Amino acid sequence: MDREIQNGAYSGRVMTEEQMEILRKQIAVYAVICDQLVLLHNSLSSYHPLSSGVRPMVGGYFDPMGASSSSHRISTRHRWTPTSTQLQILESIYDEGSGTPNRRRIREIATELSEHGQITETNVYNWFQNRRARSKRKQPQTTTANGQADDVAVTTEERRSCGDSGGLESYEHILFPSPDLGIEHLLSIGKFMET
Amino acid sequence: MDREIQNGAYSGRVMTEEQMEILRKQIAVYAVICDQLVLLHNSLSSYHPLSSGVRPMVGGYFDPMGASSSSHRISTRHRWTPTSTQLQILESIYDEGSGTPNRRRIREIATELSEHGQITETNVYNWFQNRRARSKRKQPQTTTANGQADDVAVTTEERRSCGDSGGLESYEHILFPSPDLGIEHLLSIGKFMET
DNA sequence: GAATTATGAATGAATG
DNA sequence: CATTCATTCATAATTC
Repeated sequence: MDREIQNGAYSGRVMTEEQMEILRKQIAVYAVICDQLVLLHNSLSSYHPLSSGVRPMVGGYFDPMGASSSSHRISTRHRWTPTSTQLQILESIYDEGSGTPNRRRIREIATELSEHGQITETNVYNWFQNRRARSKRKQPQTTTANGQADDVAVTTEERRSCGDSGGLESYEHILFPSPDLGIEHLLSIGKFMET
Repeated sequence: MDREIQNGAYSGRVMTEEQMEILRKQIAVYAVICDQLVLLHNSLSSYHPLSSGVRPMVGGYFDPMGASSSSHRISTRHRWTPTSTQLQILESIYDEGSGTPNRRRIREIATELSEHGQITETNVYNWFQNRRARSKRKQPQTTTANGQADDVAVTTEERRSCGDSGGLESYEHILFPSPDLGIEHLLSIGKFMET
């Protein structure tokens, strides 16, 4: 039950670049969504323009590019990709058979690998997760020599009482909205913003 | 193509607490605005045959099996996926700080959420479990200072925005939309609000 | 440079 | 509650 302070050396309350990246994305995404929705609405119903207070400071306060505010470009770096050195080390550690690295071990590895390129503990964690899952999936295929085999699995899922609930329902709220909503509701958001 | 490796991990580029606060607000605001815009749009355009005149989901999202597996995949999506509305509600409940919901509370929540899509109590239970565990992992929370300050400092509902980050990844395909905006865009938006 | 593959990341559920 | 597993999604990398 020991609580580890991970790398607790960051001074005070600041964000890492990674965190900034996430926030940047979120803001940009929301801005774009709002923009698109406004345009869509206007194009479908030639009626009151909604664009009044809807799109505040997209590039205003926090413009990482410093470039044109009309461009929604954000974020150049997305997904971590291990350098070859990092990969080698990871593979060798994995081959050591030390099973699942615990939190402390993860931290060690991350620290070591950070010598060879940018990396976070989460990256390491994910890498091992994926590595394990993948190697597990590859193995059972070799043993199935009998023609029957086909694809297996799928059996364990039936029990859940969820039923279907596919991805389609995500459109539900779009296609079948609740009817009672007025423009004033939207406008009231505006002042929530200025607090 | 060479990519430089910036070993100097957190060199520069950090945000002050104040700036974080602003960003949080922005994100929260955008979240609300988007939601309201969707609802508003739908209520205003409910006479438009949105779902009939135009071929929906041409926006490309809903093709999980098109290119990958040409075989069966009778589907029955196995795992529950919260709708955007459900997610928002869950998040807001989570943010209320009412710690671990007991059985009764879970039941209430499940009932409420079932208005917005298929859901079971188990789903709700799992969601809270995961939410708690992952927010703990995601926010290393410096723990630098003495005792207080940290956790109680953040006052209101904007705290939620930091932990999320999840489904908002795939924004790129709508960053530069074609001038003639169609329903496809809205649908594709719905996609990653849901994911 | 579009299509395909490989893989990092997110997350619902299971296990202890 | 802490970890782990299984599945899926998005995208970097690769192929044609």
